[in-house]
Amino acid sequence: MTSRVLVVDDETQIRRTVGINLRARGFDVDLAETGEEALDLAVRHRPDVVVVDLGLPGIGGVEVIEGIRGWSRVPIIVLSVRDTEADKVAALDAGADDYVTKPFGMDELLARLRAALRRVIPVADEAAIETGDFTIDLAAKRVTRNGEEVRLTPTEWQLVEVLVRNRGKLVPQHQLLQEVWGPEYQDETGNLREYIARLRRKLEPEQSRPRYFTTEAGLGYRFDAAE
Amino acid sequence: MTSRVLVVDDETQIRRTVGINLRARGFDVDLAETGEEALDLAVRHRPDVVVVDLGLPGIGGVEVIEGIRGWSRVPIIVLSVRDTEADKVAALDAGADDYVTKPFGMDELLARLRAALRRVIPVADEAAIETGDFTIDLAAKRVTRNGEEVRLTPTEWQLVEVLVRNRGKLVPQHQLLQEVWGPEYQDETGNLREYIARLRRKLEPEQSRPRYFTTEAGLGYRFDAAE
DNA sequence: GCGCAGTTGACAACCCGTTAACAGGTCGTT
DNA sequence: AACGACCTGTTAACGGGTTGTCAACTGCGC
Repeated sequence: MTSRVLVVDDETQIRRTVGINLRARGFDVDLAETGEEALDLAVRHRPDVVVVDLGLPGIGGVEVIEGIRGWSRVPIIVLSVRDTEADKVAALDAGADDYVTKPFGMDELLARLRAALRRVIPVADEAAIETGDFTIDLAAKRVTRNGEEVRLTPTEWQLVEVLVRNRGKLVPQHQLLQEVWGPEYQDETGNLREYIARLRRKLEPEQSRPRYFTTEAGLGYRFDAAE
Repeated sequence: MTSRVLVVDDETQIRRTVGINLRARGFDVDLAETGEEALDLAVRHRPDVVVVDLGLPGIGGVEVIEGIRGWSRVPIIVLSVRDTEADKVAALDAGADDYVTKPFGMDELLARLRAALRRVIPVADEAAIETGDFTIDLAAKRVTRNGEEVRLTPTEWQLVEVLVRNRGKLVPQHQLLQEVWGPEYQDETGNLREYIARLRRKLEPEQSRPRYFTTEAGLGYRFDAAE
């Protein structure tokens, strides 16, 4: 869940300062000194956001932006001493997402990093969970069995979600009751039994011997994807 | 294909200047003088990008950002005379995408607008979606059934857009209400039911048994292109 | 006024959550 | 080994909430 940042700057001082600050905030940081290095690292490490200085020797900052934009939409934040409109327009139109003028405050850079990251995070929704008999897609709220869709009611979904999010782990009854029905239903185990039964009717290949939604008597229930 | 920009500023001079310049560039422009007006226009007109001044009388700029972020991811660019890091961090963390300090150059603002718009466009330019019975072209805002065009009202379109953009995924009622009618309609499910019915009347081959716009009772609705 | 779009209220049909009752199984005790 | 307490799985039925639909109403532009 940590985000990877690629920082490109030829000034050792800035590279070090930014690197230290970002690492202290929990980011994974790649440092590059030249444009060539930056393009190479961008391809190999797939950063979640790129911070690039415009005034690089050799391959310039704009070329780095264009090089990355050729194959990736990763957010790019430009750092630069140049403060003219023409520079900003050129960098932004080359594909940069933001432009910060040096000298800059670390807090501002961090806030702009967060803003850039915020835009890409929601795209990351996890894949569906597959078992030998059915598939559960939590994001789409969809369960498929033998190619056919299985309908789950809202309560059934909540129960499945809690169990699947804790897959492999035993979930105590009181936790299931709490998370699905709320704090005041802590002892209403009848309801829980009923809904576990419904899930098994809809999903288990052999209802009499559950393989995926198993009972740990006296403790709780467990979902296992693998057989 | 023209983009709609909502400009919020209490200074008449700036509103006018920005408005004229944007219109000259082919944007559709809404102008708002206060935060209240801005929130209202944001809901009713659904801008593709918002430019907001921080120093508004009454509801402040940050509240406008938060108000919009409650239900929309539309890019927000802040304009402000305040140049301190704390202001920038506050605005960006409230959900703004960019922060430009006054006085600003029109070319820079335009470049930042283009950068903001560039990020949202890729969602829109997909090919048309085909089902066995009709075709939906989101970019052209056109639905065809048996070779004939089907006319949809503006509200019907918004509903179709949300469902089709999330095709295959279940969309909860409150999300549909929020994205189509705005944040204050969260419980007005009657309206939603009515419009789903209208879509089915216009598009479903068998109204009594919907194949494409399906209901998940208690959860929401889903659009599926394949059978 | 007329047509169109959007909104609202009412109601029957249906779906879902809840509850009760009971059968089967396990486990500890005697 | 017999018994009972306890937990679990299952069935059935009830009541309330949700949905689909019809109809009427409002507001707006021509």
